[in-house]
Amino acid sequence: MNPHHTHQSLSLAIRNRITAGEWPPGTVMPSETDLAQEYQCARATMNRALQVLADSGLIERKRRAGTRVMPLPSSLAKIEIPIIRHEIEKRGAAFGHSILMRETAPAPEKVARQLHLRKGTRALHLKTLYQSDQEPFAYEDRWVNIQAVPAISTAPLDEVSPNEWLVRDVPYSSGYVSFSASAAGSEEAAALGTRPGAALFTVSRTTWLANRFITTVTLSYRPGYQLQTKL
Amino acid sequence: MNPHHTHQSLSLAIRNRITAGEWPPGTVMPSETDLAQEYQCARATMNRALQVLADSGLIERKRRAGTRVMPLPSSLAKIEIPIIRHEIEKRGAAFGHSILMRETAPAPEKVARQLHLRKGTRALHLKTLYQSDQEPFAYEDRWVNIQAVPAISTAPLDEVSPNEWLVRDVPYSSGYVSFSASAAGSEEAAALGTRPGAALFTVSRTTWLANRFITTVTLSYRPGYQLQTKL
DNA sequence: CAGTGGTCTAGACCACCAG
DNA sequence: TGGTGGTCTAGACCACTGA
Repeated sequence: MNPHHTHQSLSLAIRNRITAGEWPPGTVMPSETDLAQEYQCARATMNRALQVLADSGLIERKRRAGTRVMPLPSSLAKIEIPIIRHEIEKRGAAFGHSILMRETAPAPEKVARQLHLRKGTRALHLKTLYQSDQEPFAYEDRWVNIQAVPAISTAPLDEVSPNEWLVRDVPYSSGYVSFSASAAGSEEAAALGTRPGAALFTVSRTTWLANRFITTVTLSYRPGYQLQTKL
Repeated sequence: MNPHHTHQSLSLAIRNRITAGEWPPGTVMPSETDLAQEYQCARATMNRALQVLADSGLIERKRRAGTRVMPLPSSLAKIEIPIIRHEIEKRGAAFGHSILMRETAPAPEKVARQLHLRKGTRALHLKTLYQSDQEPFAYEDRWVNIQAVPAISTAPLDEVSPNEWLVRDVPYSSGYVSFSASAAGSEEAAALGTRPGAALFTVSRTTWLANRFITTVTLSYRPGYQLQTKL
């Protein structure tokens, strides 16, 4: 049999039949076996094609119950959170950063909770400004669990930004992320060259690696920043 | 051969070896064939396991060049943009909405460009307030391409919100999404019960289906709203 | 040009669960 | 309990691309 059907082309074909309304939302589609026969391909191939659609949230698959078109599709967006330096350099600008503050201090309760530290444990507190062509780009307020990453105490953070240093030293960590809008505080406003109260796009992350909580960070971008994606 | 190794378990095993530092960032990993032999599984199984890791951005695979651990992992977050009513009801609150404005008007240039309409073409302009337990939750400013969705002209949008009506009538559309922060205008501030200039989390979308542009919408959430995810 | 990943196939067994 | 999706296997061929 000629492999004229790739799982990609099958995926696309099925997707089109769904968007064309052939199987309305909530209805059950033909089984893998039937579809494979219709397209004259192996069931494994059709299986893979359907898995792609299931991953993208278009259909739902259950054993015995069959394949069902999702009744009310909620949009799934895949967002890539770039390393700031890459983001700036991609736009052809020069990247720079400056450490505005670096101290070891007892973690405030909120931070201690996020990093699973006992209240009052000392942690590294960093405030950093990221610049694009000398212009302020983003303001970062970060706490690092020294017990998990002792090496950061002696890291040359003036040369390698905290962001990148952590990515290099503790890659592949897991984390929580939240996106929100916040009003600029006086410090952020001064650093970003805007007025206090300005609307800033804010990304907060807490990351860990194998049960060791590494860092919690709040990143505020300069006014006008947008995070874009396709769905 | 006993299928003691599922592609999931293999995926996890390989991921752990990577995070443990066995193959540092940027280095080349053993080939599919070798890994399959090491784990005593079929190459197809190992292939699928590695594809999972490649999809999540942990490794990069190229023919002939082999499988390489990504040098500087940029975080990939999968975000689900929920239907507003579901989001509110999930929190146990009562959903409500009111149409603040509904008119047919020539599309402003910016809107016309996004919807690929000729300048001045008339389109449906809607402003809607979404409520959670009577409290304002989000403010929506939407333009709909009447040519693409003529039925919306007569839709009972007081009963079914524009958001949901479009999801039902034009499901499975594609789109661009962007996240940002914006200062509340006087209208939004009044609707959301906050002061003008307040920092609002804003989601803008433009969606289409098979070359027909459907709608462009800007959704501003009440102050304090967060969009969360795990990575 | 040789080695790598990408994919298809045919067959098999299993896990789940609605009827 | 039978039909459905989930998965593994062994083998094969192809596409790409670096040495």
